[in-house]
Amino acid sequence: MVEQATRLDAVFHALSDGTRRGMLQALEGGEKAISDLARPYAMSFAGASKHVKVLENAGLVRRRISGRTHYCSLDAARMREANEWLRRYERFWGDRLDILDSLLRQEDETNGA
Amino acid sequence: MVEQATRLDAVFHALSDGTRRGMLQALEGGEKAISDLARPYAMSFAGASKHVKVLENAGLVRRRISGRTHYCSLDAARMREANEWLRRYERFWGDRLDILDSLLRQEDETNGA
DNA sequence: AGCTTGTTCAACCATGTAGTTTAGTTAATC
DNA sequence: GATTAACTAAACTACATGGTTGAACAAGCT
Repeated sequence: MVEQATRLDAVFHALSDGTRRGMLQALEGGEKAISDLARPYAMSFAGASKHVKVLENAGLVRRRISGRTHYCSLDAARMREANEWLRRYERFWGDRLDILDSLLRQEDETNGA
Repeated sequence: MVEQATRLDAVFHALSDGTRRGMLQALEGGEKAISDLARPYAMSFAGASKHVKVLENAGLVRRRISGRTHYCSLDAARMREANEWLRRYERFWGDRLDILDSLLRQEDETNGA
C-alpha cells in the first residue's frame, strides 16, 4: 500500500491552519463570497484569498465565479477521505464504531442488501 | 468559539506528511523502537527521528526510554479529536453515521443504559 | 577498556509557508 | 467614461520545514 500520498498530504495540510478551518466552518452555512470568508480575519484580503486557494487546491472547496464575485462552497469528499484515514485508529480510542459497524452489517443482512 | 487552535494545528500538521502517517501505521502493531520506525525510509536516522519528534509533540505518540532504546507507541486521543472535528462535516458527504448513531441509541434504550 | 548501537543535538541548506504590499483585471455603479 | 468593488498575481520578508552531516553521549557487548 504505497498510499497515493500527495492527496491526503494536501488535505491534512489545509486543515492544519485555524484560519482555514474557520473558513470551512463558515461554509457550512452554504456558499459564500471570498470577501465574506475574509471579513472575520485580521488579515489582508490577498492573504485570506491565498488561504482559500489552499483549500481549493486540497479539493475541500469549490469555486464558482459570477461576475466579479467568486463564490465558494464546501466539497466534503476529501474531508471524508481524511476521516476514513483516521477511522482506522478508532480501535485505539474505543470500539464504539466497531459496534456500530456490526449493527449496520446486521441491518444489511436483514434487509437482504 | 475562538478554538484553542494550536492543538489541532499540530495534529493535522503532523498528519500531513506521508512518512509520519506511515510511522503511525507501523505503530498499529504495537510499540516500536525509533530505529524500527526509521528503517523503511530512505532517509537519515536523524531525519526520521525528527519526524518522530513531530508526532510526539502533536501528542500522537508516546515515548518510553529503556536503556539506550527509545520505544514509541500510539496515543490515539488526539487523533480522535481530529476525527471529531471532521465528523462535523459528515452530513456533507452522507448520513451513514447518523443512521449508525440512531441504531446505537436504540440499543442503549433497549438495554436501559 | 574499547567498540558498536541507539539516539539526540546543532549547524546548515533548500524549499515552502504565511503574511505583506503594490499593481493589474474584470465587473458593477454612478 | 470614471470610479469603486471583488478579486488574482507577483514580488518581497520572515520564519518554518524537511532534509542533510558531523559531533556527542549513554548503554550494551566482547
